[in-house]
Amino acid sequence: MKEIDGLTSEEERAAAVFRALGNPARVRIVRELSLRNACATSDFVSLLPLAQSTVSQHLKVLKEAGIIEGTIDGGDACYCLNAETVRWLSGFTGDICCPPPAQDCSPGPC
Amino acid sequence: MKEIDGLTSEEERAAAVFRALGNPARVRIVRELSLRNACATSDFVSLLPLAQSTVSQHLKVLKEAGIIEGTIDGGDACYCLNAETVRWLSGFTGDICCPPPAQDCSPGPC
DNA sequence: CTAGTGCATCGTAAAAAACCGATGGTTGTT
DNA sequence: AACAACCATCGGTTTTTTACGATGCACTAG
Repeated sequence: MKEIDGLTSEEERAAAVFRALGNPARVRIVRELSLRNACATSDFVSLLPLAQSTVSQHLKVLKEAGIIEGTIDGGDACYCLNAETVRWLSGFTGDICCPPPAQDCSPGPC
Repeated sequence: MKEIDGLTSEEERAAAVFRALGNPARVRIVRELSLRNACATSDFVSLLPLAQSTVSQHLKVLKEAGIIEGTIDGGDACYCLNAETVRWLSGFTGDICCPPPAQDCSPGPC
């Protein structure tokens, strides 16, 4: 991937978050976390047809993107969504459809 | 990437769309399209520090994900956002934060 | 007909991602 | 102490992505 200079830090962040979500397994994980808060790694391992190491890696990707947070508490881990990031993402995505400057989604030419 | 059986088609779609957006150049393109409707390929080429062929490929990725639509009209192309997809994405993303069953974002354990 | 412009596609090299098994570190249990 | 459970990380292979130049196609202008 190439560095893009004229890029907003917001756009950089968006790309990073989107990339992290761009995998079925990770979408599943995030979806699960949005329903029942706090799951252990083993929960996801039994939820997905993937090896434990792979699931752990996916969790790491999500964590590095700031989408989830994880703490190790004794033997097992505890993951949950990062509310701030999720909210921000929701806002960014919404703005794509309806940009802030009070602009509706009416099509232009094309 | 491995097939995941218990996956909703909605989740499949989400992963595909997220993946398509998981690149700074493509976020820039979509962002630009959300502001001024309908741009030609050459517009993006001058906007991004990338070769024309690369930009064209990025546009293809976005098109295949259903995020943008493109028509060739004489010499030059005309791209615009796919409103349906963008709206759907916005909804899906919003649901991650606040799932449909009237569930607020209050944290559980963790 | 002959450029020339605007795009898409092909071929390819380099980089990144996905996945697994194996290993090792904590913690809790017997 | 020894064992088992839970997780993260380390190598390594395969697949995918990214990026580029080169080529080819459709249309326009001279």
